[in-house]
Amino acid sequence: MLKVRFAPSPSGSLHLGSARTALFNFLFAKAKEGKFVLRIEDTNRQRSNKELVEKILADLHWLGLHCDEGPYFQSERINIYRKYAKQLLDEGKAYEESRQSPVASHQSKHREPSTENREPKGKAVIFKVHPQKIKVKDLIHGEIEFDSGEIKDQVLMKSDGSPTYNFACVVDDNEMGITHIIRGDDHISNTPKQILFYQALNWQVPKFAHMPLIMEPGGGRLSKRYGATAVGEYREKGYLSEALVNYLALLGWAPAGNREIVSLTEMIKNFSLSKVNKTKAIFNIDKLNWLNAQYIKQAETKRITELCVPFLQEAQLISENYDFDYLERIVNLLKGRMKYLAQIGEIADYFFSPAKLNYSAEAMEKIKKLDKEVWRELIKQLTDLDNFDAENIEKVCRQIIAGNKMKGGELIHPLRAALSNMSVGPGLFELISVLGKEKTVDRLKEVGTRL
RNA sequence: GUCCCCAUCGUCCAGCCUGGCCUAGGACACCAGAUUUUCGAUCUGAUAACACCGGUUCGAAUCCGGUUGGGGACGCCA
Repeated sequence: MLKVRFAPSPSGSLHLGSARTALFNFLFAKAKEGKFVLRIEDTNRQRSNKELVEKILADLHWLGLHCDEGPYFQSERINIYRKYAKQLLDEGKAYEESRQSPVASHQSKHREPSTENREPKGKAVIFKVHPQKIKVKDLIHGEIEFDSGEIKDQVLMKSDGSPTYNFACVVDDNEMGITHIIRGDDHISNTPKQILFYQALNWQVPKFAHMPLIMEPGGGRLSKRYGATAVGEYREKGYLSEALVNYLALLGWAPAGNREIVSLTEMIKNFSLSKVNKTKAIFNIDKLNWLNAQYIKQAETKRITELCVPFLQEAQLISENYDFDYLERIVNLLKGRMKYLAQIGEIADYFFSPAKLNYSAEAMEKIKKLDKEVWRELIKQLTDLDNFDAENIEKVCRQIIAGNKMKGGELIHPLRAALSNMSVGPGLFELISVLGKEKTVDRLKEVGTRL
C-alpha cells in the first residue's frame, strides 16, 4: 500500500510552505487510496514544545488535512534509532567519536548558542561515507545525480544521545513503511545522504518527489520579513480554509482545464505528481484575497455570520449577547465586500453605534447640504412607513426627491453620511432596511438637532 | 567557494514529455468602458511573456549544448 507522510518539526507554527507540502502529500495519498501519516520531528528538545505541537495539529485540522495514521513523535522513539545506530556500528559502517573542540572556530554566528554544545555527555556515532555516484529518480525533477565524494561522514547519533534529522528520518520512514517521500526542494541535498543510510541498512529506498519552494515577492524564501507566513495568521484574519487550501494548491499545480476555484474533493480527483511544477512560486496575496472573496461570497450567510462573531467582538461592536438575526442581515449585506472576515469590524461599525454618531468633517459637510425641511419630511415619512423593506424605503425616498425637484444623489449622499458616517458602502436602501426603523429614525432625529 | 535545482505575460498556471493545430491560452493585479445613489461586486475590452547564444530539424516555446540570471544545500538544526 502506498504511504506518504508529513513530518513537521514543532519549532514554530505551521508555515504556509509546510502546509502546502502537507497538502500535496494528502492529495497524493487520497488520489491513490494510500495512507497519510503524520510524524512530529521533535528530537530537538530546546526548540520543541507541546503548545507548538498542538497548534500545528489544530492548523492541519482546520485545513482539513486529516491523517490516517499518527501522529508519531520522534522523541518517543529514541531506542529505535539507537538500535540501528548500534547495528551500523557493529557492522563497521559507523564509528564513534568525541566532540571535537566545542568552541566554534568558524562561522559561529550561524550557530545557535546552546548548552548542549558545551557539554558533550557521550560519543557521537558517525557514518562512514565512501565515494560513489548516487542516482535518484525524482518524481518531479527526473534523474538527479550526486557524487558522495562531496559528502562528509555523517553524524547518526549526537553525543547527547539523540539522533540527527537525516538518520531519524530514514529510520522512521522505513519503520513506518513510507513508500513516497514528498517534500520541499530544500531537501534535495539531503537525499543522497539518506540513500546512503538506506543502502547501508539494506532497506528499500522509497520514491522521492521534491516540490518547489514558495518564495516571497522580492525573491528568497517566504519569511517572516514578508508578513504573515503562518497558517494560523490567515485563519485569524478571517480567511476560509477552503480558500487557503485552494490557493496553496494552485502554487505549483493546476487542475485540467484552466480552472481556478477547486474544492479539495476535485483536487483529489485530479491530482497527479507528474503535473507538479519544477519551478518556484512567488506568493501573491492579491490572488489569495480574490479567491477568499469568492469563497466568502459563495458561502452560506449563516456560516459567515458565525465566523464573523469573534471579529465583531474583537472590534467591540458586540458583546457576549447579541441578536444573531440582526448580525445575519448585516453580513448578508456586506459579505460581498470583504476580502477577509476581519474587515467586518471596519465596515459594519455604524450598525452598532449609538444614535449619536461622531461625524467626520466630510460627513458633516454632506449632511448640511440637505435642507432642514427635507430632513423633517424624511423622518416623518420613514416613521410612518409600516413595511420597512428596501423597496418601500426607496419608494419613499424617490417621492421626496421628486417632490423637491432634486437629483437622486442630493438626497442619497447626505442620508448615507447621516446614517453611516461614511461616503461609501452598500446600497443605501438595503442599508436602511437592515438598520431598521428605530435606529434609522433615532439617528436622523439626532442629526436634526445639529443642523 | 563547492554541489544541486530552476528558467513562458508584473504574478500564478496551460502548452513542453509525444516538435508543425502557438499570429502562445486562462486567472490575479493593472488600465479603459458598461452598470450603480457611492465604493465594492459584476460584465466587456486593452496592455503584457517563450531569458540569451548556438545546434538538431523542412519546421523549436517544445529536443540538445553553452551563457546569463534566480533559488537551494553544504550543522552533533530540522
